[in-house]
Amino acid sequence: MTLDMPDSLLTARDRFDRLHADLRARICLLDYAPGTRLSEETLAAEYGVSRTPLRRVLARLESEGLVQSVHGVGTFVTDVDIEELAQTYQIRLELAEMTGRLSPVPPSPDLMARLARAADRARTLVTAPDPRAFAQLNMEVFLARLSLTANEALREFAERLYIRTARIWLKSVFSSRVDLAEETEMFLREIEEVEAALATGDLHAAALIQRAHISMSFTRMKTGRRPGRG
Amino acid sequence: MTLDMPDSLLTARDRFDRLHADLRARICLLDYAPGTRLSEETLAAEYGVSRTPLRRVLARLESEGLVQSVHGVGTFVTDVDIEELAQTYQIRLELAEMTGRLSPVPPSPDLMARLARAADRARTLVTAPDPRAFAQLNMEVFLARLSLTANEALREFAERLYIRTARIWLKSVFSSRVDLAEETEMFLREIEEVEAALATGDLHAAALIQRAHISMSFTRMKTGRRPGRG
DNA sequence: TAGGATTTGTGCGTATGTATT
DNA sequence: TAATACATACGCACAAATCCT
Repeated sequence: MTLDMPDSLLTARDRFDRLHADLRARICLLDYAPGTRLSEETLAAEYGVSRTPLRRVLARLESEGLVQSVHGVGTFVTDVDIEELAQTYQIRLELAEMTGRLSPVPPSPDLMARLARAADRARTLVTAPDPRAFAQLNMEVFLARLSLTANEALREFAERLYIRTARIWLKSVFSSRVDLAEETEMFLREIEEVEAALATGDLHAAALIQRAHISMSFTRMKTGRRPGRG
Repeated sequence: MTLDMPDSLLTARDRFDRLHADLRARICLLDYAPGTRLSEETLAAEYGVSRTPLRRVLARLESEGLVQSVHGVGTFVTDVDIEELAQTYQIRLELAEMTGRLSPVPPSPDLMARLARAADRARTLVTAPDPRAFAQLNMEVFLARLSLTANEALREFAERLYIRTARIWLKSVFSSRVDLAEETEMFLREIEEVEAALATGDLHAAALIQRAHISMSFTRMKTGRRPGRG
């Protein structure tokens, strides 16, 4: 999955990227729930590095809003309040649409293949729900779809906003606030619709589908699970 | 201007913010032109700290795209190519409009006062052009106007994008690609229009004015200075 | 090609801040 | 209130990488 090379061939930046991506995934997938304290010393020991490069990673995560360090107290995984969540989703709606309008890029065969594989995995998850596996699949698809715009700044911000709120959505799955089976089905339908739009070359339509699904996802999260289902 | 307290009362975060804001301003105002090497040791000595906290600031600036560090070589102020500049301006247009549409906040008396003072300074600059003073005024006004939206994520991204391209615009002033007097006049007119819009409570109009001026500014930069003027 | 000079990256001990007893 | 424990922040020495002679 990640870079598996002898450390002798890994540059400092590679090591940074690996640690950053790994810790970010752990936070986004709720391996570290909001409020959890991340021990610099423990993590450094686990990754086999000293505290110095690890602190650099934590500082980056702090600038991304995923953790917060307090001198003398500790470094804690942040939580997101409902107001900030709503604002972030509003922006994500706009950015999703912009993705199909500004500097659109035709889908590569690789992207189409990824989507097909993702659809397969989603079909499996519909029959055997798994919150963490679904969240990971969701993240992979989101990041892959960013290749549909050539606008670097747009990609960067869309990714940052997604990363910032993904775990909150996952939290509402674990708390049974939303129905995992329903979420998985909706996700599968979204992928299929996007595949169809991309197959016809309608990039703007693919973006609008994403926008619609982001909107619906947030609505389901706000409304909460309807009793009588599940 | 900046925090002038005995160091004993400054927290680590305060020192970080000070160094960050200071270095960022130097880069944005072209005190450090693109390509300039920033010596960790020299800067640490200048600010009276060790390399460690300074490196933390440089790492942040790198995540913001203002510098780039290469192991064994140095840390250099980045440049922005025309393609990335165009993409960034496109996003800025959209964000400017969104500022007036999503979570708008009525202008505080403090903001109105700042705009009035800025207009005064702009009138002075029209008669006595000064690129650096104008760039600084422009940045102050931009950052102040961010208080017109309560959407934290929107503020953050708008600021990041502005910071990323401000120096490129200033560079085209220094290279006489655009006419400083004309830019100053346009800026003054923008402030006056925004003041009028805000006075009537029309926040969306104020945002659209900004969007229009961002667009015109980029057009002037692309087109270049018309011969026969100045 | 080799070696020295210079730069960023890393490891570790210590200072500083916070919470608890 | 003071002291102890433990966390992050800092300073410094050294390793690793690059460039130039």
